[in-house]
Amino acid sequence: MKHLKRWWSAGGGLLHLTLLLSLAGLRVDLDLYLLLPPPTVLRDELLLLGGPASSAYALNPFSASGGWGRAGQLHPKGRELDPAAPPFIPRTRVDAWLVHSVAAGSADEAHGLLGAAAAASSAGGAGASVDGGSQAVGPLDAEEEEKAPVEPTAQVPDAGGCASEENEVLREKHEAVDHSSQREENEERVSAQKENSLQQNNEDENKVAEKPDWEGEKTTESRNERHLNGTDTSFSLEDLLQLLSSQPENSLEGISLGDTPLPGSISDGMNSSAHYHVNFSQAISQDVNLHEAILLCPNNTFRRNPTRTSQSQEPFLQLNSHTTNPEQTLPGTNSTGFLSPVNNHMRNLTSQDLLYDLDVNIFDEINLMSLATEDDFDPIDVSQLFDEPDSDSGLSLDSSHNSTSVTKSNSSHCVCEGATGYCTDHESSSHHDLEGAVGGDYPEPSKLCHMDHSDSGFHGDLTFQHIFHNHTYHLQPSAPESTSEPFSWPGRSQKIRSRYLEDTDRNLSRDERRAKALHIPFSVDEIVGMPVDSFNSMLSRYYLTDLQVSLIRDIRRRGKNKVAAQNCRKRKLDIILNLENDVCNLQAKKETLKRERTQCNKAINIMKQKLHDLYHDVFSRLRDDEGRPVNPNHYALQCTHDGSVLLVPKELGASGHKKETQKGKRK
DNA sequence: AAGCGGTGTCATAGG
DNA sequence: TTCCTATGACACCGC
Repeated sequence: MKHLKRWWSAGGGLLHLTLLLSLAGLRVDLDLYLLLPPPTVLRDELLLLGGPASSAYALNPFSASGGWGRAGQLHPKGRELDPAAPPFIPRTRVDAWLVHSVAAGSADEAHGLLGAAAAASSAGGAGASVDGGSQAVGPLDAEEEEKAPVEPTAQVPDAGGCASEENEVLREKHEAVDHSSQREENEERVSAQKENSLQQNNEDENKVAEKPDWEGEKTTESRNERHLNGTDTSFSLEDLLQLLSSQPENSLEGISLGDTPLPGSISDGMNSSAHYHVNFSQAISQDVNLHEAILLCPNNTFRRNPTRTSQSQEPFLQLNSHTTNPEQTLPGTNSTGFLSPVNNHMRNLTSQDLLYDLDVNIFDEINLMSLATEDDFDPIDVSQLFDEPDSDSGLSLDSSHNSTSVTKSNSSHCVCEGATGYCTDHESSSHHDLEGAVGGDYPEPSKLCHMDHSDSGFHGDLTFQHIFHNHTYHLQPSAPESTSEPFSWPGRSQKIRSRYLEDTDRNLSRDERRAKALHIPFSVDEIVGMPVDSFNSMLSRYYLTDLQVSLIRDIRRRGKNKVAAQNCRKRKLDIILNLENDVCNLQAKKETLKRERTQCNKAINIMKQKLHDLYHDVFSRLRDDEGRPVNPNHYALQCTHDGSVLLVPKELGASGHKKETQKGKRK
């Protein structure tokens, strides 16, 4: 079992995926899925995928908050982590990486990746765990890159009796490392590295022999605990037997099925370098659409209206059911007893049922996620809460909580290690999601997908659910930064933590709390902000209960109305302000007009006065027939059309014609 | 404690 | 008919 465990340490992830795909039995039948890529591989993949870790964020078809973007954030000091640190890694993500590697590269290249991953996986015992890889931040410096392939061997514990096989294993590792390096450097350098690695292989092996057995055993056992206990198994015993029987090269010698059949058998098979090659080449040759399988499968699961045929749909569902359920199993769960019913159950399920179960479990998962964020993160508590296996130790998506997992992994409870990472990751991802929605950015619904789903009664990949849909509910900007919080919790009292969580909830709006309560897989911003077409397609694509749909529509209506009310009030205020401005302008205009009128009146009065003066001046000069001054009270002056002026008696004003004649005579 | 302003929500009308 | 927007009215909250 040491041998097997060490193998598991070196490349156990590979084994797991093999079974996974075989169980799914479907389009993807490769053995390389479960390989845990080393940080270098992840980084290489990031580069291959087109850019830095930050850009890789967009490459992740599943995650908006974690996933591959995190994968590139390898912790530079990852290898210095506690050897007991479990390789927490989102297995699906690892799968995707490997799938990508196989699909994109040649067999040798993929082989190199695989080997490099195995080598780094063994190095993971010293901290370069997959968890560290996924979390790891920043690119490794050149020196670390160089070291990475070498160190693993130093971490390989003494097998104590498998020297020959171990030689092959180590050689495979180093060769794989060289292949990995090939992609970055020229061939000459690679060949030189090969020689060096081979030389160092012997040295390392000597070191390995000197290594205390417990050091390697601790790491490997801690990992095996999860897998062997059913926390990370993706198949039933029955499937395992079928798989093994179908592959004669997979020897079961020395493996106690009753003990740890799963990784053991597979590890055994993988222990052979020949088998290693064979499997991988087969995987490559059979890798029809691994990439597509990974990338497109989500469309078949969580979408209500998948474009793919049901034929391809059902297998994937089965695959998911196999992958997630056991994966969520907490340590100590009897994988055999629990998986078999699952398989039987799954076989009897139709795609629709599976979808329904998926729906139920998705939100159960989210529920668990909520619990993870709201409650204590002690995995034991989680297990007690749900009273069923539910620990995906591989769901280490958020690198930001590396410290947490490290801290907890320092504990001697290897059983808790896996769950610790799980919980931490849940918390982290949850917090991250909570933050993620603050900006209001929502991923394109078409990009939202769900990889895994669990059988009813089992909470599946909560983290994936959160990641894929970014269904988070934004916090107030004033809320404490959740990114930093998870780091602090281990050292704080639970009261403070619960208070923080309460504050977090309190900062959520009513609809956000409602959505959270109903596990709406979308953020309020998404629901409210997305266009009508996207909204409708989202509702049709995702399998939501009527209650959820109703709530989503209400949220959208209220959100729209809220915005409308805000706009309305803003508009009203603008109108009021404009009216006030109008009032001011009108008042000013009124004052101006008043002044103008006053001036006009003054001018008029002046004119009147002048006219009056002129009038009297004219009369003072007028004389009647007798030479006496004309009385202005009895006579008036009239202007004719031709400009002449007539003196008209006021009494006879009506008969102006006579007076006009008379006056004309006088002049 | 009352008043006031801001905000969310509902009901309703209209486009 | 459905959806969206605008808006009055009301309730709630904080100051």
